[in-house]
Amino acid sequence: MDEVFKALADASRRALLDRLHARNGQTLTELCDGLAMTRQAVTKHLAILEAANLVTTRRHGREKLHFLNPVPIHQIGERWIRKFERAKLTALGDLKKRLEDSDD
Amino acid sequence: MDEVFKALADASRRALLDRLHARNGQTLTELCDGLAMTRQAVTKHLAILEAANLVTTRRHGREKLHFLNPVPIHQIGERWIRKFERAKLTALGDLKKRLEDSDD
DNA sequence: ATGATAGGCAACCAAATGGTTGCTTGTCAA
DNA sequence: TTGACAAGCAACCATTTGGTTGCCTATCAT
Repeated sequence: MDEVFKALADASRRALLDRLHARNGQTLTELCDGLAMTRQAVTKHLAILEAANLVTTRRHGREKLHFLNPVPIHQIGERWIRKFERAKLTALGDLKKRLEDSDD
Repeated sequence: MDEVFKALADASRRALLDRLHARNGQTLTELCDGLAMTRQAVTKHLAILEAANLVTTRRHGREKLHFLNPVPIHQIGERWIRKFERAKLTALGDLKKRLEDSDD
């Protein structure tokens, strides 16, 4: 879980996920295209995404195809974000109470 | 948005959010209690959470009370995670296709 | 008033991070 | 078979990050 959060922390990596989301199964050089980064930098980012299981790869000849794996993202939503959703209504209550208390 | 992702990338900070989720409005020293970190380290983490708008504070005498703000977390869920949710079903289709293609 | 308590400020440090350059390996096509 | 193209490896670099220590300030209670 921690690896996923860390992987998502970088804007370049989120952009890569976006690209794969737009078109799945891209090769490394395709993913590099138009980015202000060397290929090696992208390689490193993809390695981190792969380690976090957010991206899976498959060799096809000399090309390496990259596929988005949305499962960990989904799990973050389910296991982590949902927990705080529940707090939202009670937090509103807290805010109300805080505002009421502020005249003391 | 980037600040929120970065703030959530650290396990200590997520633990702090958990603590506030369990009991809202804690003081700095309360939040430090039982953690293997100096108070100053916690201060820094809280500053980052506050900059990301995940935590709001309120002075009460010499104490500083910390409140969880679940809104940015909610937004991550809505604006970011949901987008990839939609990809899930099509991704399953892709996987199926990939498995079929693997005998070439 | 004065000590204890809650927090703030700033300098410093080691390790992790995001990036580079240069070179090598593997695979396709002519 | 020999370029050209896709990707991998490794060393290096600057900056950021997560943490520390030491000291200062503000507020409460006696």
